[in-house]
Amino acid sequence: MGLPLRKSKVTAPPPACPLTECMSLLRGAWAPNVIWYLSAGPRRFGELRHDIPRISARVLSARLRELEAKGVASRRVLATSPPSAEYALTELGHELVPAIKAIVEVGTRLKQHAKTRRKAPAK
Amino acid sequence: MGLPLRKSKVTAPPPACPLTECMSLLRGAWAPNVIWYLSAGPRRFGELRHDIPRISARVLSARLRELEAKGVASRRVLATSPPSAEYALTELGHELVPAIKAIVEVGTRLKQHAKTRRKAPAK
DNA sequence: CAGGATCCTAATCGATACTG
DNA sequence: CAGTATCGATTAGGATCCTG
Repeated sequence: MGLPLRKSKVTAPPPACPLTECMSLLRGAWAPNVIWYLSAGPRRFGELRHDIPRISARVLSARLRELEAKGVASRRVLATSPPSAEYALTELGHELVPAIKAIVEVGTRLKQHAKTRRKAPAK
Repeated sequence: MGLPLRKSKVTAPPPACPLTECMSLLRGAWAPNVIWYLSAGPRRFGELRHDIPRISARVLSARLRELEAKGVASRRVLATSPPSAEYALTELGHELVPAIKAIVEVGTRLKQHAKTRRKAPAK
């Protein structure tokens, strides 16, 4: 007989896994980028497209609408000609930035670490 | 003529968008969950399957192999009968936990905020 | 310029069956 | 128990065209 299952010591997420649900506000490969480029201040649709060259208009639009619906970002239509739209992070949206920064930080060190490890295999 | 494009004030990620690359270590819907449940200590394959009921063995296996390849998690085969495998976060892997926690925190408040907003539309 | 509509590709995931 | 293999469903994403 094998080992008995250990109970999880983690505060279990009972109601339909809120962890998964919460993490979904960074859904897709582009949401973090959008939040990142909005973190320095309001930005227009075209500017974001320029900031993130490989994103398509369709996906950028979709992510922005999602972020807006979730309360992470806000949309403001400017009465200019031609019309433009300006997006900004909400207060809560701004609080995501440090978390993203932390993940990027770890990711960066992880890459450096990978090289070091080839010479010093076991730590 | 429309507004001139503003230059991004964000430290631009020049080398092939490291932000996207780094965020990819939380790839998929399940990586955060796996990291989360490993954060309390080493855990076996079957235990993780039990922790995250809706994950399939195929995906759990794939995510674990990815996390291991990236240096976020480590794998240890136990000489038991039947054989078992134990996974654990590496030091750098542990550093992802606060970030995930922060995101979940914001996500939780975002949900509460959504309800409040229905009564007090403009803040 | 903003962004919706359509079509298509690629990645992810779940279920099931099977191996060591 | 710890996986791998295969299949089919779902979904993010890109490209292009088109409208206000």
